[in-house]
Amino acid sequence: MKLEASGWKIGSVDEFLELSQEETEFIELKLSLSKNLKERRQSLRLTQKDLARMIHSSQSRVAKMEAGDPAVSIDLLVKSLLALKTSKKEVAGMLPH
Amino acid sequence: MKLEASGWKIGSVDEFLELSQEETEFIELKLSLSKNLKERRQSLRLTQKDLARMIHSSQSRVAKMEAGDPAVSIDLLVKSLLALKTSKKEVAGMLPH
DNA sequence: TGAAAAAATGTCAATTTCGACATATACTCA
DNA sequence: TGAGTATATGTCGAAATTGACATTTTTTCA
Repeated sequence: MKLEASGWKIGSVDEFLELSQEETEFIELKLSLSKNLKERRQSLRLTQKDLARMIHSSQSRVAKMEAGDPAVSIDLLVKSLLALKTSKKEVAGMLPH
Repeated sequence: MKLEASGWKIGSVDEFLELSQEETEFIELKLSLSKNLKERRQSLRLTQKDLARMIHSSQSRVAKMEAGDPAVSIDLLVKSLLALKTSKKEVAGMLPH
């Protein structure tokens, strides 16, 4: 996976251009939630605008979520998944590794 | 569970003092992560200050995380759990319901 | 007991994330 | 093709979250 490719940066003094294991896992978790959110929305035949309305947000923010933009919180991803009635079991399946 | 008891507030016009299912699930998820983080830290015999160092944060913020303070993000909770080497399986077990 | 360590609580300026908007690019299908 | 729809990208001020700090309260244990 090419994390450097799309805007991910880490502020670490001791490890230049080197991500710690936690940082890598954290990013991978977010990307997994992003990917699953997009798949789930599409399988429900909803537009980004539809989902945006459901979570009281905007189409552009949904696009950023699905693009795995670093400036999107796990909180917003989880809220979106919950809005799409994602079950505990499905969320568990989204955890990387 | 008494959510109203400790600072949780919801901004909804149509539902006064009434939490939507997603909002309730979201809060319960955070509280579950909080509870598990505290248990995990204690079982590892770490102080809040120890954990704070590990995640480059402060003791007071760790205390707020563990207290289930609404003004703490899932992002920080997840980063903390990852710092404590929490496995995918364990995280899955933390999901409410 | 009581002093030291740990945890809880409150505050605040700085940083991050937010929704919103504008606009560009990519799809769909008549 | 091209018009309408969906998605992607960039920006911005507002709102939420942050680490840090001071202080109080609780727990530990000699």
